[in-house]
Amino acid sequence: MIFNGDCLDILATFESESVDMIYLDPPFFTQKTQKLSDKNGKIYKFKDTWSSRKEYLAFMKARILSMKKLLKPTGSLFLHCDTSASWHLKILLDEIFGETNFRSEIIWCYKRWSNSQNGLLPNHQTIFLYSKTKNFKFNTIYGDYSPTTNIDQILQERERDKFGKAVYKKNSNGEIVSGKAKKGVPLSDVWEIPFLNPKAKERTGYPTQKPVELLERIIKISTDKGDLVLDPFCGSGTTLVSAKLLGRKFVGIDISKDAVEMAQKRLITPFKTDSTLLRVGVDSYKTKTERELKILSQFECDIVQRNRGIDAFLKKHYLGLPVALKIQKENETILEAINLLQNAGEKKKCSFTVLIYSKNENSMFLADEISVPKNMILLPVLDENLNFELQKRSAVSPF
Amino acid sequence: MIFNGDCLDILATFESESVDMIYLDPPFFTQKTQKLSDKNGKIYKFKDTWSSRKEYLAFMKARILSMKKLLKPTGSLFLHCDTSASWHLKILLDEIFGETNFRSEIIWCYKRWSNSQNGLLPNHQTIFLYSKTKNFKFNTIYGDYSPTTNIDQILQERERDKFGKAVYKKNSNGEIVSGKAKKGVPLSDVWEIPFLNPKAKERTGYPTQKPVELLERIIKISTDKGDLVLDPFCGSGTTLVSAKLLGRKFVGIDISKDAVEMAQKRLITPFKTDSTLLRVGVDSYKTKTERELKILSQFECDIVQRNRGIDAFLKKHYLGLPVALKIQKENETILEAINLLQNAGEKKKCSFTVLIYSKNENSMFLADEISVPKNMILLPVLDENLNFELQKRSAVSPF
DNA sequence: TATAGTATTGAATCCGAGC
DNA sequence: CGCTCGGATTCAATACTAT
Repeated sequence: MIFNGDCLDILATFESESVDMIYLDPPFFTQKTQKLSDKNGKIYKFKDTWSSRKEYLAFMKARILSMKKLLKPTGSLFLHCDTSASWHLKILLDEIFGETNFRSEIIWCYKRWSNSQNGLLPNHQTIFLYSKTKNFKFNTIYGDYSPTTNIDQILQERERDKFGKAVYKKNSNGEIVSGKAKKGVPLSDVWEIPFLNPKAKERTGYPTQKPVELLERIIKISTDKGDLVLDPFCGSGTTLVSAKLLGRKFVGIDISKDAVEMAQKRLITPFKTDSTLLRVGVDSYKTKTERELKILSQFECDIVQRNRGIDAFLKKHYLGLPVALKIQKENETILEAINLLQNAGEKKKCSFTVLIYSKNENSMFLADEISVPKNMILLPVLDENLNFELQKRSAVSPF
Repeated sequence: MIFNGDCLDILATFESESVDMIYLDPPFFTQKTQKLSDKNGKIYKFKDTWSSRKEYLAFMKARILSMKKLLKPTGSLFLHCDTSASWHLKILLDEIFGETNFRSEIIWCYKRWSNSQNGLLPNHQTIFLYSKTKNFKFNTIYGDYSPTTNIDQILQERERDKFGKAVYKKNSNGEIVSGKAKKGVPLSDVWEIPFLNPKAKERTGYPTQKPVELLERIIKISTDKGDLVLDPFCGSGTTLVSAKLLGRKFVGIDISKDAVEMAQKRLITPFKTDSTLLRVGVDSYKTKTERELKILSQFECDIVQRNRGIDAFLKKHYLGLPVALKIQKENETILEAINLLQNAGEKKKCSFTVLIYSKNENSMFLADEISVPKNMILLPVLDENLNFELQKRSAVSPF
């Protein structure tokens, strides 16, 4: 839902404590008119000129106050500052939300072309994060350990000795005690996300457009699926596009009719540069299960409908002949699956076939006791039950 | 030269417009007493507790005002702070130096140990750079181009065509015109410099010690050899050590007698940690080949450096114990690989181990003729030679 | 001599105990 | 029920020991 108008008026019509997260990227008292044009030469602009800072701060104060009212007790607000942070706004936020509800100063940094000669290249922007109360919703995202981290730290339990020194824990036999599984390193407040490339497909032509990647991260850490996201200065609608892509409800407001029109257009086919959405075939949704689609999407393949023995063919041939893929169904034994694939593969003149079998606890180590045809390759899918997560195989740079 | 006392008193005795650069790392308004001890158990501390923010800001204002007097017209001031008071200090500096003399908000970011569960890890500090006048001294440092930069941009001359569009310049024969040699990318305002590690030799035991690397960069961009550097809150003397190493004159002031003594001791043999991380960068720790990274990226795992038997651990444990992963190296036989993994896995108390072996055409189907330990799982890697592209497994929506 | 492997420790911060 | 206080947990990066 997008509204055209001054957010002060429109926010007043909403129900209080109904919003989970607010992201705003307001004008920043630059005293300039921001202008940019799209591929067709249409010019988009907005005015950021004010009679005084006092006027500007009064404008912002009224609007932020009504935003706070709309937030649920668990809700949070992200205020995005262009280039050099607006310190006066920071103090305004402290006033409205209380200093104890200040959570983070997020630094968004990127590399960018510029010919600034005398001084440092300004390559970051600041986002202030406030929560309405102490009990705010937060989904930690975990990342990888640094390559310099000592792995024993992660594996071994530790304790304090009688001198209070932290030492590795040993059991009564003097053996090392393994620690619990660790989740990884929590996300830091410095985010390196590429600046929206001038050539990016995602780019609309609207000034100060933000990358979807940035908004996705903000939405992920602060909301769950189905939650409501509000952007009172939505511009070209990046926040709304990201919210839609992530299955959140969203409301946008902008005073510019052009902006609202553009955001509406973008929302028809929400698009993220390098979208995963495009990769998953639309037709295939009907006959394959979600699980099978997940598995098949890990391969470069063409999905086959209505064939009991074959689920897909690899796009590339081997020895001039196709390669068939099959996923062991939940109601098939591995022997049944092998036979089905073998017969179908012969019919289709495959040089090789690949069976993706479900490793469950009973059959886990039986694979090599089974006679497998010479031109069949078995790959395991360790699934949900096993907690191994071997199946989560993420893409790397293009091979 | 180092003075012991309140910098307000001591600054008053200096000649005005005599200093080229001032770096200050004052108390941050953390409302705590910072305490640490050196290797001999000597405790160093300073108080950072105040009756109110007003008191703190008044304290800072008086001192910054007298610092400004001492600066040469070409001089600059770096104020180091964190989120505890940064926006109030920023407004104070705007007041004293004038908003037009604000040059940069430098973000010093780093990785650090912490167990923050509910929110983002605070992994940055802020340094405000102000110049006394418009005509300030600044030495641009140039860095490497980003690996994603199109090399043509650097090598070829560009010009504007008749529509005002930037195009590659061609000569009258239609040949490309080479551009002038470029200096590289000017230094950005986001600096990733490792935090002073608890185990670093450089560490003195004085609390809140900054890395020499950080101060060297500040001194290099703002001063030339022979220039005078002042640090009115010098603490353990990192600024002075860096200035001495770079051939600048220096004056330090600290209210703590202990700090002054330590700084004096450090200056006798100025020392900078010679760490591999600083010398060759984080990449030197990344010892995996591209092929290995591709394979490992298919699993949810933590990559292990510097272990001959183990390349990674699965993030999830199995039977309460870790699961080690190894990729058969190109110069290893499968038996060697099995033995290395088995030994390493035992040492690290793994419940299971996973060996990813290279299926080449010769050894492809030999795997089950080899005796494999009961708790080791063998998975094939179909590699480059096979053109199967099975390895191209891209991520789908979160499982 | 180089490389693999091990032991630390903190401008941190969370959580539960004790007022 | 809101404090503070201390004990437990945390991981990056270094130094040191063993091979």
